[in-house]
Amino acid sequence: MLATQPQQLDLVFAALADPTRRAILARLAQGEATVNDLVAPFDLAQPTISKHLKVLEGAGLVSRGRSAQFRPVRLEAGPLAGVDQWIGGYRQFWAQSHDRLEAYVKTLQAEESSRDD
Amino acid sequence: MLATQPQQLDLVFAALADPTRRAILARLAQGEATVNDLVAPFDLAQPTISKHLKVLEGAGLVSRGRSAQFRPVRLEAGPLAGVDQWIGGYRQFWAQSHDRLEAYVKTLQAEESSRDD
DNA sequence: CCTTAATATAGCCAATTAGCAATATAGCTA
DNA sequence: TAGCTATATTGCTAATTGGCTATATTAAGG
Repeated sequence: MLATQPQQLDLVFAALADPTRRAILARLAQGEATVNDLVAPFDLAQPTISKHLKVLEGAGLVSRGRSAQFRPVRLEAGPLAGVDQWIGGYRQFWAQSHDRLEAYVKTLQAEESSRDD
Repeated sequence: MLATQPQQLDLVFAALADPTRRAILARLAQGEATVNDLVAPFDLAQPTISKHLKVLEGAGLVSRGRSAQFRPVRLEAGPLAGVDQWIGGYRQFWAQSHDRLEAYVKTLQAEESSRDD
């Protein structure tokens, strides 16, 4: 259950492929923000940011509120959990090489301590 | 150290955004494969797969060997570790809501057990 | 050598995308 | 109501992308 469907992963990965969008998420990790808050740190026009937000929203990575004429944006981490789960299937592949490295280091240490020079 | 640079993440996420490319990685998780091995399961032309492989290679997600006229492809999980690390910065956000869900469930159970109807 | 097999490259097309400026909409506030 | 502020929408462009067919390259094997 909860297994993110492939199509959702397409959207999420595509959304994460843009550095501006990742920066937006990083900003949102510190709390809700208005569109203008998000425009400020970038050298990009407001409509450009609005478009990025639409992409993020399409991927489920952010949601929008409504408060007067503001449309506060907040982070939705759910899809990231989906990515985490997907990537879990590959974790063994780098854990493995890490283990091998560790084993190798231990071998070196063993040699070291058994040497008498 | 080892902190994957943003530009690399661009390439990796972009590579992962395509379902065909993710399927290729899934296949490679079971071991090295030739280009033809990778063409077989898809209804796509060989040059199309070669192009996908180039994208994956550009992102560092696969590497190519050479054995006669074969160019065996193998999975390189390093960049996935980079993604895992990036995503780690957000892990608290879904762990948090999971905790809240758990707390809520406990509240329900507490109510349940204290009720006398 | 000539042929066949594996893969890469080139060139084309349609769709998508990141950016912009201009304009529209929506909701306060005076 | 008028005007100001926040945001969305529209319409444009240049670049990128996923797919194809056709062709080039590379290496074995007869």
